[in-house]
Amino acid sequence: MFDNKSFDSKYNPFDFEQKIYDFWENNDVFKVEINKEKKKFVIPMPPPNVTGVLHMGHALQDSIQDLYIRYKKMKGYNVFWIPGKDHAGIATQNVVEKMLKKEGVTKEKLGREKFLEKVWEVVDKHKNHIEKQKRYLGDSCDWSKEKFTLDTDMSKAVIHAFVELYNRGYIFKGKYIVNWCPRCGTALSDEEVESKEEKSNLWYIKYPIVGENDYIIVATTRPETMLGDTAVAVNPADERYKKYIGKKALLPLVNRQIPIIQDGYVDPSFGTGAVKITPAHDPNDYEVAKRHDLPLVYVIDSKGFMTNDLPSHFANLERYQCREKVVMQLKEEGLLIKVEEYTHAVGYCSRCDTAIEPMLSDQWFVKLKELSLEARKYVENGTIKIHPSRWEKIYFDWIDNLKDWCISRQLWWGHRIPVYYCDECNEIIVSEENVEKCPKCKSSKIHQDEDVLDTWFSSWLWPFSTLGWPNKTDMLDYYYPTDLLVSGYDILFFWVIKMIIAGSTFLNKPPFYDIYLTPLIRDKFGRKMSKSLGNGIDPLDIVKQYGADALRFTLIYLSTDGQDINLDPLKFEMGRNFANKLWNAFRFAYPYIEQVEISEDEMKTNNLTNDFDLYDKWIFSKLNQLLKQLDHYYDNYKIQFIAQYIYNFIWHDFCDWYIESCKPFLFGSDIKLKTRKSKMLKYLIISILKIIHPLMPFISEKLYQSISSNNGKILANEKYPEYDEKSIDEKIMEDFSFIENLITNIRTIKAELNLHTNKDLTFFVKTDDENERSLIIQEIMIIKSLSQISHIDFIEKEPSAKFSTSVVKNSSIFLIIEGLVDIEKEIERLKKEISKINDIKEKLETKVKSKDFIGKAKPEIIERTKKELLEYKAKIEKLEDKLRIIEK
RNA sequence: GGGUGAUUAGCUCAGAUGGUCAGAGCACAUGCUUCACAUGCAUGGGGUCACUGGUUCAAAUCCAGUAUCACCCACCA
Repeated sequence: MFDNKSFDSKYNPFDFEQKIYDFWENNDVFKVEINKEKKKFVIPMPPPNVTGVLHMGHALQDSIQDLYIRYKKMKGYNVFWIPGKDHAGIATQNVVEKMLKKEGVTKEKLGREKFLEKVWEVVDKHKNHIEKQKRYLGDSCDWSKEKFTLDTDMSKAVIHAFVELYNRGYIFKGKYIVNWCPRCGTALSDEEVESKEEKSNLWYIKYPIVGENDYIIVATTRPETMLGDTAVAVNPADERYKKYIGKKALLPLVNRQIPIIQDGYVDPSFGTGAVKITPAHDPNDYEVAKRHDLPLVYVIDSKGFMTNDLPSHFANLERYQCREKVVMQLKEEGLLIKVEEYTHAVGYCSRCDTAIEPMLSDQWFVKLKELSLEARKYVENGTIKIHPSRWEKIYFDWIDNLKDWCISRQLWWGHRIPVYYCDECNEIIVSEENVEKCPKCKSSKIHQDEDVLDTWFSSWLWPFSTLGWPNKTDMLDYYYPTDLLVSGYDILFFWVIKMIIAGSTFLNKPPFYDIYLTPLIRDKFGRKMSKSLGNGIDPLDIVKQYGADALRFTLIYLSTDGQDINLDPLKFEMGRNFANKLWNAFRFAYPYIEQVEISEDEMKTNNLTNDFDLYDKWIFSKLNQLLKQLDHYYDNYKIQFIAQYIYNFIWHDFCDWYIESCKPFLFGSDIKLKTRKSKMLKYLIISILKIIHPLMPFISEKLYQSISSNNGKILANEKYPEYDEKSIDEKIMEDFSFIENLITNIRTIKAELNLHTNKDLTFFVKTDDENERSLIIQEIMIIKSLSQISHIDFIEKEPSAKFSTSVVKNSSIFLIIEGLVDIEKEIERLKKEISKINDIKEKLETKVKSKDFIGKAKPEIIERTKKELLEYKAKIEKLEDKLRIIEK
């Protein structure tokens, strides 16, 4: 299936990416199996909405998760990336309701059972959609292990969790003012409400005092709710209103007499200091009403319309229309004193963007606060680490301010609440099994609670329900706790915290040890990506345009600790160009590496080092240094550095310097040298493919499969290279940097004197440093080749002819330019360089002259600074000497 | 009202414990169709590290304050 000849062609990821994925699957590369001999590494995949489509956030999170899964697998771990999907209660129900609406049907018309059939139909159709998309990204999941939050076993876990919490006293039913979405027709948790700043008004309304020619003025942001007022409240300490307390106000428009009461909740400095109390439609007012035993008057129904028992001109109006009408009529009656512009926060349903209506209703709650103590400790004592760590503070803030969690939803799509009511004796039965008979009165007139559970009530169990909990399975035993959770920080509160609470509550263990919170992806202007703005970038479009490897690499490269990613699609060019670079490096090396074999033994660093020259030793040092750094960055979740360091190594160290240094040998006639360089190339290419594989799995596997001696071996199953501290040789790297500087200096002189193309130049070197001299002699062929000159000769004295010059460490290089270029140009160039170095020199000088510095800085810093100063001084001296000579 | 983050080259952003940290990519300029790559190679220009104080021998980095921006949380009607 792999055409080796394709290396005559350009990098074209579309030719092979999906073939490679099939290749992995056909070879069971992703297969998950318990193996107690091996250490495990588990990531529970945040389950995407079953009817959803892949967005950039998924692409980023999956790239990171796959990065770790593939890396750990190559490091010898038995990995499990638990795949799954979420039934997403409200979201999915909304999708289906919208579809039905197009057909002119409502869910009420269909009835619960038929409606659910319809939802399942839609879900089944969508079911594999996201999974397919994730295959394009290269996600290394065992898809046969996929779970769905409404699967039978998952449902059992949910029901079990509910019953257990109920029995332990952490679940209760109660009448409270909850966030109600009139469009979705259900209660929501606090987290599902998004508050938005909104410009509105503060209306000041006169409420006449009964039996007196006086009135009290209240201020409100929601005039329509006045129809449901049952009191006016003032602060007990407010002198202005003392005289009204105990009296009654006549509620305008409906002419109801309501008491004027005092309550500490009222802030005298806000508005008029007098508050209308609408207990049925405001959480604070409700609390006030409870304290004062006030009646509740409902005026808004569950659809957001006014109730029909109101005066006819208000009855059945939509709430905002009613507001206008109320304001109008108040104006007509002269009761509206003033209207003030006022900005305040209004809650919106995060699913459908409808304004939330606080509603009094019967709902089920979880006492989260009491359950969260252990969860707090996990992070406190480092059992769970959050990366980046600043989120830990935010985690504590949240956990310390948890409120009761409203878990009942007035929906049909979801896990039905396992609570049964006896119609005869009103007994409440909470049971994991279906209840047919009342255990108390034996009646069979039983009905189950109509509501379903919040989606998050199933997903908070995800890290263990997917492993078989509440059964004691081998999976659970082996894989739990999982190791890493990768998620956008936006659901830290919805989900991550709740999972930790669930883990501690049901299993007495954390659900995972590390949490990596990814940045959010925004458009290039920093705006959220959304359908309505049309500024979303579809990851699959990027895959089609640049390839999955480019997408993955770029996203990881951009995933920094600091902030959200403002994504310009052009950035993917970087990943694509890099993949192209790798492809072409391979293309170059291919014929050579095909001609040599390297044994397993030789593959071990130590055994390749025998005949190494400077470049070999240097690239080896760099490779091992890279491996060491990568391990560190993987361990510390500094993933942008993983991409960055690999990029620099492959592009600059390997391609720009090592491969270029090999060319004279590869093109030369010395078979022995050619063979050694070929072996080196083979070794390095194979190492590079392994290193890059977790980031760019497709191209690396494709190239790996193209090496004929790898027949049968699959890169995804290979072992990751381990670094060897002994191979990191500082002296070698210093020597190399001398040669590198020498070459760069020659190139610079050539470029600045417009001699780019002139290859027939002789450079002279004057040095009294023996090490540098011998390095030059040793590497002369490569120096000439990389700097494109014809000769290098040593001299004892500065040349007598006019020259261009540069200082490299302890050596000086010269190019005779008399007759070649304008001398003035060289003088200018030299002066510029001298002044540059002089600036640095002066800085160092003042430092070294400072008594404080000498007295207080660490000795090694002083020493280093002094040494630097000497170097710069010497360099300047040399350059100035030369300047004098030329200027003569 | 509380909190978090940001402010570094024309643009987008890195800068781990204060001293080789002033960087990358893109853009720009010059020269290269050199035998892997023009999705490329070589060379270069470009920054008072938001501002003001402070700590320190030494600050982009630590502290305090100011300004601007972004996000999160919060029942003041």
